[in-house]
Amino acid sequence: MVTETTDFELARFLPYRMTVAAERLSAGMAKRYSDEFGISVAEWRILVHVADSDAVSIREIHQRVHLEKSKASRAASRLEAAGYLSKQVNDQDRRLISLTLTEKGRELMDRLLPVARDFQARLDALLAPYNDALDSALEIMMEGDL
Amino acid sequence: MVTETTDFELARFLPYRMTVAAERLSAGMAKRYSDEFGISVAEWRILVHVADSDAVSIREIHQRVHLEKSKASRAASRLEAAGYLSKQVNDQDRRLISLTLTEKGRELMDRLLPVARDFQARLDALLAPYNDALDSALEIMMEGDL
DNA sequence: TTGACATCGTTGCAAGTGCAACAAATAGTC
DNA sequence: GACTATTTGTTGCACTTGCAACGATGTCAA
Repeated sequence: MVTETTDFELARFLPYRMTVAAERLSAGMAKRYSDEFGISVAEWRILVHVADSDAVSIREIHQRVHLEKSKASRAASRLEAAGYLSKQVNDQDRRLISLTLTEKGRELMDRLLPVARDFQARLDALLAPYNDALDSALEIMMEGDL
Repeated sequence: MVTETTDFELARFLPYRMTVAAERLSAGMAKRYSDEFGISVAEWRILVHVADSDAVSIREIHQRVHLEKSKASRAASRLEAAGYLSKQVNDQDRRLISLTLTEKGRELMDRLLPVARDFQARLDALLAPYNDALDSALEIMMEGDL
């Protein structure tokens, strides 16, 4: 019986390590706001994108922040229901939707963005010696030909 | 009206980048086998763990490969239903379950493990200049005090 | 032994997910 | 203009997920 040697270490398998690390970072971020504001990751991404380029369509979100379009659609609906976002049809192209922050949404971002910046600063400090290499590695993982 | 400056770039936010990169790596791996074998990430983790230390409990999987215990439980049930795994109660402690690879499961791993090793080798090559730094950074992200 | 407590794996439930199908709107071609 | 093809956002569906609750089993002290 010729069986594969089974000495494969999941702990050294990059897809695994990346997933675990990413989950930990997201949890670290969520911990800093989730109790206060009930925002999911998908909702957070939409909010950020709408915040700095208002009148955004679902399609744009889908393309720019790596969200399935149905996921983007439903997250946007939740945000609208919660009063953070306003949806209206685009007059130039009535297939499109314009997402805009409401006043309440703007207030939310006024409190959320500093938290995100602080967290990013904390990570930058923690990872200081490796930041450049990490940047390059991430670039390859996100864009490279795997 | 004093509004937060909204110049926050999601594309530079590490939790976001890590998540996207991790998803891409997992997709890259899945692409190399998913058509052939219908294995999910959770199932893959369990298989690897059972493969190199047989007679594993759900609790052990939960602790060692970062899976929710209900997720581990259900993934293990699926693997059992598919004939890759065998479940039996531990006689020393009848709360525990012993998961073991079936012959079919061993054959699956004989084909899956080389794929994983190849993929890891490809990633190592692609990331060669940054591997050490990436290792250190991942260590911090997974264990550090965020 | 008995009773209180802890641990393990499973399951009910509500919510979220991915995919394909869909209607509405637009673009392109003749 | 009329016809076809494409694009956009939503939704139906089956499946997955996370959490809490549960029964079964084990532990420990009195």
